[in-house]
Amino acid sequence: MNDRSPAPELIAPSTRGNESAILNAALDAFGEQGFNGASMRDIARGARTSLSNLYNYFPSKSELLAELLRRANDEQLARTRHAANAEATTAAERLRAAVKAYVGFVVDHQVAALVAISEIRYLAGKNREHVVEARDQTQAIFEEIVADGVSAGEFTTPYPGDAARNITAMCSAISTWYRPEGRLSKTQLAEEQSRYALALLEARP
Amino acid sequence: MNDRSPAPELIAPSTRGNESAILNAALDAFGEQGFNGASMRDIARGARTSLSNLYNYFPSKSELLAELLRRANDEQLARTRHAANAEATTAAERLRAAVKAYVGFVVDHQVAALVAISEIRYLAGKNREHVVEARDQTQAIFEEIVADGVSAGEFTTPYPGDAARNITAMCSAISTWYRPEGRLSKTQLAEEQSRYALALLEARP
DNA sequence: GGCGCAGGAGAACGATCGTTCATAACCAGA
DNA sequence: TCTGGTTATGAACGATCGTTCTCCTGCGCC
Repeated sequence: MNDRSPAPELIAPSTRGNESAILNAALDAFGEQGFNGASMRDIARGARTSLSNLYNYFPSKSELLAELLRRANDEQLARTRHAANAEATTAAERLRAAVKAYVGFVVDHQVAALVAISEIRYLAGKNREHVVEARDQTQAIFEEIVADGVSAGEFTTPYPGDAARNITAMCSAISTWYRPEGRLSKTQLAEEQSRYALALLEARP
Repeated sequence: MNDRSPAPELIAPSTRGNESAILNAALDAFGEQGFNGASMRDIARGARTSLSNLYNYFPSKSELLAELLRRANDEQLARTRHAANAEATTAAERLRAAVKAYVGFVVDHQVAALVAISEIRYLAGKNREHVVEARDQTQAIFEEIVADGVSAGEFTTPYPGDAARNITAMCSAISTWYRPEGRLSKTQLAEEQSRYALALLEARP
């Protein structure tokens, strides 16, 4: 596996017959047409099954979206957390690792990352809460690293929370423009983006 | 008028009876429910007129969205361009002015800024082209300032285009979280954001 | 062999969608 | 005062929506 090879699937083949096919079809449909623009019939067609069979797997269209967003945000949180917890001597190193992991998810699962930020507004109730919580926890990882770096004198940015929010905003936006055939490979993009993040924090050279 | 007072309306009262009321109702509806989630009946209700009367002003729902996005992007471009063209001795000063203008638009017309980035995907054909062109021109202003600053040795960032894209991404994302009652006033936020932009460019101190 | 259940299909339900139509009120200019 | 365009309305159209209902198939298990 190299820099340009496909990433592991976000939606792994499941024990239940068509579950992963339905989730992937829903991801494509929501990504192309938005939650309200995509119909259950579109999703059924994409999953090569019947409309009514969708309801043997998910009780409603909203729950289908919720399941997608749960998986996406949980995976992004897990990746970022793992990177942030790795051995590192400085806050700058931890930040670089966290940014690379975050960007790695966005590039590996671009459609999922895009749907996660643009369709979350159509979730409500408990489903929304869980997804928002995962997102906030991911955000908190960056805030904590930045705050640590400021305490240690590595970063001189005055408002760690604001700076961290700008970093995640920059990195999430990658899902809106990245093209695999572009100038930068996944690894190069992640590297470059971590440089912007450190620069934004006014890291001491 | 101070820092917390309301901004001039993006949709000014027009000569045609209900045009501005319809546009404002459409802006609210699209902002709250998205293009496909909002119905023409919702918009008519918001504008306190009848469903069929909407079609005396706009030939279709798509054209209504297009008109909104045209106005929003044109206004943001005009503000940014004006700021970038102002007298300034350094690229850093021009960048600060441009960021403040851009952020100023986002805060003054938060819903319009949010709709402009999240609903542009539902435009097609000529309508889409015009809006994309205005957006690209705004982007180009930042790219040019950054490139100038790099040439002059003010900024040391290696890829002006990428850096500029990160700057506009950060500033556009403000529309997704800003609350007027928050810690920062409009002017303070614009100031702070321009500092992040300069830091990101690795401006010489 | 018969039972039960998960997985699958087509048809249909009521609701809502964007749009159109016929028609009426209003109002400035001849 | 008549007139022609603008603004407005409620009713209706065909299409499509999410969801449900009924029924069928295949298959492991006592």
